Amino acid sequence: MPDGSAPPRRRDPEATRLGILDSALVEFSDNGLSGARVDAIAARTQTTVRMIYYYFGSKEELYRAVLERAYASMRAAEVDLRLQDLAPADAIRRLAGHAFDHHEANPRFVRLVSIENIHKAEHLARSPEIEVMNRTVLASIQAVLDRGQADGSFQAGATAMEVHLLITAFCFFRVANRYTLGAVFRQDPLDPALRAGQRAMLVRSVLEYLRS
Amino acid sequence: MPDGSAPPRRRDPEATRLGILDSALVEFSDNGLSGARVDAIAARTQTTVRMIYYYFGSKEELYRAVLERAYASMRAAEVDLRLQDLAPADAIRRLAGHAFDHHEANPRFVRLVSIENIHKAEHLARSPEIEVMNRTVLASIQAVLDRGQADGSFQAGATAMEVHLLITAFCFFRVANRYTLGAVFRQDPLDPALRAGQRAMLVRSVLEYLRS
DNA sequence: AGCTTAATTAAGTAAACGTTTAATTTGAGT
DNA sequence: ACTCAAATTAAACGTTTACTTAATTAAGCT
Repeated sequence: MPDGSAPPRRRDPEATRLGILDSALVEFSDNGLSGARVDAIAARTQTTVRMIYYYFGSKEELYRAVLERAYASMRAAEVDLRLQDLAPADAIRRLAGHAFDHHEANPRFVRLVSIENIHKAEHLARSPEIEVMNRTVLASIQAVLDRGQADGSFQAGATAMEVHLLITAFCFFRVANRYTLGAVFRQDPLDPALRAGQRAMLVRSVLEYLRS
Repeated sequence: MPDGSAPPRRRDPEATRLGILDSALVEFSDNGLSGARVDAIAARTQTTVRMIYYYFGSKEELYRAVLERAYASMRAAEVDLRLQDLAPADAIRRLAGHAFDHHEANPRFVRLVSIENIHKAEHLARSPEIEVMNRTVLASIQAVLDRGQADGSFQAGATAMEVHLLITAFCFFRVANRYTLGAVFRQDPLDPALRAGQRAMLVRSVLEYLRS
């Protein structure tokens, strides 16, 4: 029995590496880059600080690796929306609905992006792969807009980046600013009771804008 | 000549205090709470570290004071929009347009709020005054919605918090996420050439949603 | 079996950093 | 002029923290 599912090995470099990445995602997204502690990352995944430097070289490079991995897994879920099979309005509905759900389901990604903006995206700038991944989003939005303008269901003039901003802003904001909003308005914006109303508002406002 | 405008005094507690607050706003909004350095704050306003502790007690209390001041000055600009003098649709136009401009003009406030969300708004929670200030925003939106529903220009069913979210999300996001967006799409979302289009899109999407 | 290198452990180092101790100076009231 | 508290200066203190040095162990290869 050659046993593909790992028995308790004393050495497993890949598992160690991934364990560090998992632990680092939690630590960085909870505390930010400067707030994160290398000791805490090592402790959480039951390895030693030395291993972090063995595999990643420095705290900042580890942070960059975490950021890359988070972007990659976020975009991976976006590939098979099959927007081309839907009528333009339905494609926008699916696109916006998916963005809404996916941001809510991945608050650590959202926090990481907020953190990276505090650092003026200087680590993202050193990850050329990320840029490639994200640009495809604009292309698929543009294709939907073109189809919608061709069949008359959308106005002319909206750019793909504008529409992406309009959709993503709302999805991102309600997750990223959950706590200040909750403190100020004494109401958690992610309260399940508010979810359907917010989701419908997003979809409707985008569609009505494109139609107008 | 009793001289109200301060001559170069050797002692000026109020100026020292305000200088620390100004310097701390820059340091905290640039680097976050854990990234900010007490030494750097003192150096920028030409005082000593001891003064920070003399007036504010700790780094965290200073941060809280900076946050309070930023919220206060942000909301102060919102009082005299005179929405009640405008037709409902025009009131929304002015409200959204003002939010758009004001967020763009105050990136440090936006960054500070992002930072505070990383800390789960635990400092905001200790500033009861802030909550009071912000709740008035909802009331003024609600008044506009009520008038719009009464005269038939708006649909029924939208809540003030939803509308506030829809407007603020876009205004906040394009400033807060300026750097990651710029890196990913190779286009600064605050590029002046894009401004008019984005501003019009925000206003239009909100209005069309309320009308639909 | 033995060699070699990759992986892991344990303990340390030097600098950064928030905070404090303590001494000094300025100015307002008397 | 003197007093006293408030404001300011200067220098440390002790801890935290990112990162290293160095020794040890496990596993793949021949």
